[in-house]
Parts: sequence; structure tokens; C-alpha cells
Amino acid sequence: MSKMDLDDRSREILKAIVLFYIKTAFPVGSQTISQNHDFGISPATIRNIMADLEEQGFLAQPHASAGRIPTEKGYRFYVDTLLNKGEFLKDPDEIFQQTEKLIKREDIRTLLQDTSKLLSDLTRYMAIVSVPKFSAARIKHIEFIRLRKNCVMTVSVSEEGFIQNKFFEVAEDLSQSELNKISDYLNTLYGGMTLQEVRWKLLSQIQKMKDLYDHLRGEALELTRRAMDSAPTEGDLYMDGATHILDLPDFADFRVMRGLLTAFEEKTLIVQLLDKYLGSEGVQVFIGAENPFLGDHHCSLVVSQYKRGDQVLGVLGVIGPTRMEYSKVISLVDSAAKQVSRLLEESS
Amino acid sequence: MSKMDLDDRSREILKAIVLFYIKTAFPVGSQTISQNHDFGISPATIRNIMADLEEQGFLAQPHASAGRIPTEKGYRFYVDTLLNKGEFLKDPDEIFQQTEKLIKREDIRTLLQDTSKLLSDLTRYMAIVSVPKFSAARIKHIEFIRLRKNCVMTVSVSEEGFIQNKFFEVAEDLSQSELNKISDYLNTLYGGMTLQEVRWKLLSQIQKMKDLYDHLRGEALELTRRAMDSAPTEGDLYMDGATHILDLPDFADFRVMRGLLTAFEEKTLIVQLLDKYLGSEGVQVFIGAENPFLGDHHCSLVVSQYKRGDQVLGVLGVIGPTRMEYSKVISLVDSAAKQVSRLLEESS
DNA sequence: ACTGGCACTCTATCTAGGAGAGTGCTAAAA
DNA sequence: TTTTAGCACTCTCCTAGATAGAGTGCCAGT
Repeated sequence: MSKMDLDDRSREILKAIVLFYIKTAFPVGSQTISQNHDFGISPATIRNIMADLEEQGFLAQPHASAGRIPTEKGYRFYVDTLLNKGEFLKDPDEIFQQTEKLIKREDIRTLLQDTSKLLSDLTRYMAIVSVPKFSAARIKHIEFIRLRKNCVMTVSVSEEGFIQNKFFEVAEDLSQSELNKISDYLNTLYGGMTLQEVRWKLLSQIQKMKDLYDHLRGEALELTRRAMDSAPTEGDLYMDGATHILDLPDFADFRVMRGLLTAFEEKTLIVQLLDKYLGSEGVQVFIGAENPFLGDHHCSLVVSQYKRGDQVLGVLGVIGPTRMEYSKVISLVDSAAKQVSRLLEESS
Repeated sequence: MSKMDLDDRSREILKAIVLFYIKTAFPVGSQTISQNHDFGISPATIRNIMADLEEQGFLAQPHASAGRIPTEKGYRFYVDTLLNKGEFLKDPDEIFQQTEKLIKREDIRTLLQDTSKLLSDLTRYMAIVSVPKFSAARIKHIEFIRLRKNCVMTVSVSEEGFIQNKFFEVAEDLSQSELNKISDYLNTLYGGMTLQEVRWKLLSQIQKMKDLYDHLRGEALELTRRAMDSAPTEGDLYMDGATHILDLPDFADFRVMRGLLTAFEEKTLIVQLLDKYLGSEGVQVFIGAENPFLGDHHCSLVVSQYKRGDQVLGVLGVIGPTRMEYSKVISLVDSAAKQVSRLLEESS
């Protein structure tokens, strides 16, 4: 057979090894395979095939006289071609419908947070859910509130129901009714645009400024500029189930576990990387070194985008050891992404 | 000497043992003490004193022929009477002023979150900061926003600048201008009251209802009721530096560490217990089993309240092993609480 | 092309023994 | 009466060696 093309029997055996290792976390020997499956061949033959698979890079031995474990290439082959539809969870969506009631939909952030918790509980791995960048969201409503003398707060609400708020000091004290006027004006003028668009429009269309100036007091202009200005909360991240990974034998090595957890203390970096590497539609699987930020931690990443209409809002997914129950996790992540999208879409 | 009254020399030795153990995490032997201090007595004498201290419950031996380690009672005595003012950090406040710039004060939640991060970075233990219960906060502003057909969102802002938001479906579609009227009415009528007070007033003063009914459409009443109704976000909790505890030799026992971390996955429980056990003013220290929720985890808790005016808003503090650098942590927590209070107070 | 047999390798586990640290006790010294 | 030196004892930790077990690779036979 050609170097990269495996015959059926080799595939079956590779699959058996991957599945067994996923289940037990122990290196798999030829005898184990022969006992648990009825391939009709002896352990010796299996040994030969295993040696071939190792030569081609799908398997590896932890040490010379141990069983085989899958390499990252092995997992990749398993996920890409060995994992067929029938092996996904029968009804992941049903699970989500059962647990839908758990999700308090009073608040979108709560929805995302609950989804994160749910994913980690169901998979027993670590779940992540990214919170959309606010600056890309369409503004539904903007409001200025006078907190106290010379101190004003703005609250912006996006069409999806996300909220951003911001404080600032102003030189001249503005009354609440004056602030209301500014709010009203902005809402009619800029409603439905993204923060970025508003900012751009505000800065470029100077002639509009005159118009604004006529309606409002001078400070209002400055106030508006500052409301739009400065980096707003760029994507945040929810994480759950970090303690699950303490239970995994894969992370028995203290340093690996620690490295993994500290990597996640810098959430913003993770969000940026997620943004960058998540191009295509649907569930994506990154195995081991394929993902840049969990590189040396023997981790895999299963993620999918969630969206509203055709706008991608954020990503959600699961992080676990490379030795992960891919079939289960992939279907759960897929299902969760669809569920969140559906809830955001609902009656839009 | 009486059973509970230690003479000066015993105190000095107890203190030396506590300090040494805090520094090294190894059981302290009589020779170690005699070498590192010049008490002018021989190891044998120290041994006798140590035996006395053990009998009185201040020290314990991990096993029969090992050095001594402090018991919880030992730590308690150290914190209460052996730790004198001079040993606190010289200028904890200076540290905070240096790092004050780190704190983006655009958002109160961010202030609290940054404080939590700062505390954990400075102490290298785990930091917690509780977010005030919203229902007890005075409402500064309430706003209804029409998100889409039959779906309304309310945003409430407290005087301190905390935000709560909530979605709900309404039977009849209300326009934004109608919602604005409701907002205006509620703001004039109920501004400055707590959510609890508003709810109570709304339910009890039925005659007021008539008034409200005259001003607004029928659904508005229902809307208002629902805005005030249902458990709002009861105190949340920020945590930082959980990974620090992975570095501590005290938590080398996997189960202890795991238990500790999972205890914190249920944040709400911790918040409730904090509320309950935090009576008095200033910094409080709970050592080992003295605190109910970290009981068997060899943990101590150093917490203080932060407030605005004379209203206690929440608590902040540090969780670490019983073998904790109390002098440093106590001054940092004290300083942090004062700093947060000051920032909340500022120009109020 | 497959299989059984066999020698070999490597790990994990158990045990024994020795080094080291620290204690408690006793008897002598202050 | 208090402190000290000496000493036997105990317990942990580390190391080394021996053993069992699992799994492999290879070879010769089917």
C-alpha cells in the first residue's frame, strides 16, 4: 500500500487503539486489541500492523516495551476519516432541550455563562465561551446618567442585549434632563450603527457637528466623543470546569496542568487567538500543537462559532486533553453553538 | 506559670517557630531555633519549652520524631498577641498608590475585578472580592428599552454605578416612547430608594397604583412589577490567583487542593457565608476551622469590608494556607479595603 | 501471509537497609 | 530549681536490588 493510504484493516485497528486509549488512558497492547475485538487475526499480526502504523506516524510508544498510544497525527486521522456520523451522540440536542430550563434567559451574559457551565458539566472538560466584542455590535440604545456632580455614566445596549457602561468626569455639571436630550438625539441619529461606525461618522462628518451643536450645549459634543472613544471592553471570556482537568490522568504532570491554567489567566490573549484562528463555519477541531496557544500542553480544542443572523458574535467550545472523547465533544459543541444562535435569533 | 499564660521566653520561641514555619514550610526543630536566634539557651531547654507549648496546644508534631509545626491555636495566638504593629508592611498604601494607575475606573465592576487581581498578585495567594447585592442598592436610574417586538429590557443603575439588567417578554408590544414615559415616571417616583423598598412600596401602597394607572397604560403596571420582581443577581464574587495555590507546598496533597477549588466553583454559597460571618469592622482573620467553608482545607481567610459612607457594600480579602504571611496579608487587605472605599466615596 | 514461540526490554512495585533529623529521658552541672 | 550534655530511640526519606508483568520484535513453521 502507498505510504499514506491505509487499508481497511489497518484503519479498524487504528480506530480500535484510539478508542481504547481514549477510554482507559493506558497504552494499548496487541493482546488487548485481540481480546476486545474479533478481527480474526492473532496478536502477532496485530503487532505487525501496529509497527507499520507507528512507522507512518499514527502511533507512538511511550517507551520501548510498552503498548502504543496515538500521536497527534493519529488523532487527526481518527477525527477526519475514522469518525463517522453514526458515532456522534444520538441526540445531543435533546440533552440541551432538557437543560434549556436551566438557562435563565433574563440576561444574555447569563445565557453565555450558563452555556459555559453546561458544556463543562456535560463534557467534564473545560469549557470556554467568548463574549462578543462590543465595538462591533449594533447600538440599540444609548443612555447618559448623571451619577453625581461632574460625574456621568453612559450605558449602551446592543441589539442583542449586550450592555457596556462607562464612567467619566465632565468639566461642567449637566442636569439629567440635559443628558436625556443628548441621549434622545443620539438614539435617533445613530441607532442601529456599530460603535465603530458611530465613531467614524462622528469624526468624519464635521458638518453634522454643526447640526449637533445647534441641538445641544457645547459640552455635549465632547461628552459624545468621549462616550464613543477609547477602547471599550474587547471580547471577554467565560471559563468553566477548570477543576475538571485536575481529575484527568493526562495532567498528572503538575507542570503541564499548571502551565495550562496560567495560560488561561490571561484571558484577553486567548480571545485574540480564538478570533484569529477561527475562520470557517461549523465545528473546528484543533489537536495538540495544531493550536498555537495550548501547544505544549497535550490539549485539544473543539470550537464553533455562534452567530445572530449572518453575523458571527463569538465562539464557544471545549478544551480537553488530546485524549478526548471527540465524538461526544464535537456533537455537544455543535449543538451548543446552534442552541445559542437559536436563542439569540429567536423573534429577532 | 498558669496554664494559658505564657511567659516572655515561651512567647518568643513560639513566635520564632511560627515565623520560621511560615517561611520554610518545614517542621521546626529545637536546633534550628537555637542556631537562628540568640536566646542564650541550649537546644535541650528549647526542647523542654516546646514540649510545654505542645501540651498547651500551640504546637504539634506531624510524627513522633519530627520538628514542631504551629496548630491553629498557635497561629491564632500569634496573630492576636504576638504580631505587633511594627511588623506590618511599612507602606502598603504606597504600593497601592503605585498600582492605582493600573485600575481603570471606567467601570465599578472593573475596579473590583482589578482589585482582586492586584491582591492576588501582591500576596501570591487567592483573592476574593464580593460584588454588592443589587437589591440593597439605591436606585439612581431605571430605563426600559424595547429590544424587539414584545421583548423589553430594563437597565437599572445604582448610585454607586452598579448595573443590573433583565429581559422579559410582554404580551402587548410597547413603543420606545411609551417605555420612556414609564422610565421617567419611575425615576421621579422611586429614585433613591432600594430595589427592596421599591418592591415593597409597589405592592403595599395600592392607592398609588391608581395614580400610576392614570399615567400609563395598563401593561405598564405589569411591566413595572416584573422589573422589580424575581431574585435579582444576588452578590457575585470575583476570584483571582487560583493558580497560585498550585505552587504552595501546603497543597501538595492533591485532594485538599481539589476540594478547595471545587468549593469555589459554587460562588454563591461562598458569598452567603461571607455575608453571614462578617460582622465587625476592619480586618478579620479566620484561621483554619474557624471559618466554616474552608474548614478541612488548611486554609485561612483574611477579609475586610468595603463601604460607601456608612453602608457596607461588600467584602474583599485573601485566602491562603493556614501557613500564611499574616503580617503582610493583613496590611494589604486592610489597605485594599480602604482604597476601594475611598475610590467609591470620592466626590460622592 | 499469518501464527506461535521465545528471548529481550522496560516499567512498576516491593522490600531492606542506612542516613539523618529530632525527640524524650536521665543524670550531672550551675 | 533550672539548665545542660549525652544518649538511646523513633520515624521519615532515600536508595538499591530484586521480582513480576506487560509488551515487543524476530524467527521459524504453517
